[in-house]
Amino acid sequence: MARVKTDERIVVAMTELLRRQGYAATGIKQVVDAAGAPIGSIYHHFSGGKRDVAAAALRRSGAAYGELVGMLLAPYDDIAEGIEAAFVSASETIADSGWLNMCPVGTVAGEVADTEPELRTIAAEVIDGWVEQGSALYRARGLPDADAHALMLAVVASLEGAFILARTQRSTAPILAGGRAMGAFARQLTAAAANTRSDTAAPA
Amino acid sequence: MARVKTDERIVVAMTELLRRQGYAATGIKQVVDAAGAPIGSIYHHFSGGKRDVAAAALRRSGAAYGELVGMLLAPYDDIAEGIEAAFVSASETIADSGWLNMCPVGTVAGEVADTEPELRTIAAEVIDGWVEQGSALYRARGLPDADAHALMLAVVASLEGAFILARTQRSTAPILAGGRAMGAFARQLTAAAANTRSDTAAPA
DNA sequence: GTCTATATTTGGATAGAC
DNA sequence: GTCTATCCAAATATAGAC
Repeated sequence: MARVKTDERIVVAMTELLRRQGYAATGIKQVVDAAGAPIGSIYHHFSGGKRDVAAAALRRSGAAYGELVGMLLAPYDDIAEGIEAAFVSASETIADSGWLNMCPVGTVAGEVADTEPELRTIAAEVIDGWVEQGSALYRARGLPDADAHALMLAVVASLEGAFILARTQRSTAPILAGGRAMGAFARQLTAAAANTRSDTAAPA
Repeated sequence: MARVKTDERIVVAMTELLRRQGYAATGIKQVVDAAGAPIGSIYHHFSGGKRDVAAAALRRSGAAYGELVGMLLAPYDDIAEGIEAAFVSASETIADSGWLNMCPVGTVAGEVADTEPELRTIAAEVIDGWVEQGSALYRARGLPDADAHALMLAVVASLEGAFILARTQRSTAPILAGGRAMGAFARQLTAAAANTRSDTAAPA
């Protein structure tokens, strides 16, 4: 037994509790109970205590969702179609799960942005990673750098906000509306990029 | 002294602490200290304790922001312009405040959506109020009911998410990107509504 | 009704046996 | 290195004096 290492079980348990309850409401004892580990284990594996474990959980979730972003967007040549499909997929997942929070990063980020500098910084790095990854994909499909960046920033913000609204209202409508809006933005930007290209290719 | 009634001072103090720390991290003692009231006052004025005070704070904030939404959007005949201006205004406010959270509703909603049914319901009512108010304005400017609703839903979600990203990254970029995206969505919807009207007026 | 003192539980963290 | 027992501070809530 204990096929999975203790420190990893602790991080997984923390991740799970963070997305349901957030950082402040999650107790170290809850975490070790869920992980099936004694209290002392926390401080053996994570000398920084609760904050240290939460930091590891944020980074872990960040990496996992970074991969998901790539997998969801990559199959679509059309940027707007990819974004719309991603929002639809997210709305189905959250509804099927009974409106469970998908990812702790947004929730925890909102909670600790004014009070926990270290966790705020880590959340910022995680989000930056998503934005870099997504905007690279958009650049590869022809968007200028600044537009690609703005688009992915808007997509992440819209998704995080829509998750909160969806969980609060028990409705997929906010996510679907967000997807439509981001599709409109993507189409506006791709059209502008196409115009710029044809202008350059065949100027007046 | 004590010109303001005790129960109101308590609610104001709770509101302030909620937007900085969220619900779980905010203690009743912190609230009464900030309000200059003894502990007993809480349970005299709010028999439901901490949850009851937070509920009052959420409703109060909801009403205040509902008024703000109307004030920000009303001066603009063009829907997209009004939305873009509102996002720009929000980005300036949050930067000037030193990235302070503007409103507790989004933060608390994300935190308690899976754990505090009563507060979740109240947050849902507050958000519903905003969406109803905003979409009524959009309908008055010519958008069909469903589009007006989807637009305001997307705007609120985008704004809430952008606030989290802005506070986390210490940057107005997410809010400005969100504003551009919502402007694009609004223009798409207004153009579609205009086409429908001209089709009806002069059918093929 | 205002406020103080306190009951009770739980929080994070540590010491030290094994 | 794993785990138990415990520390101390802080949490919410209550009882009851004034």
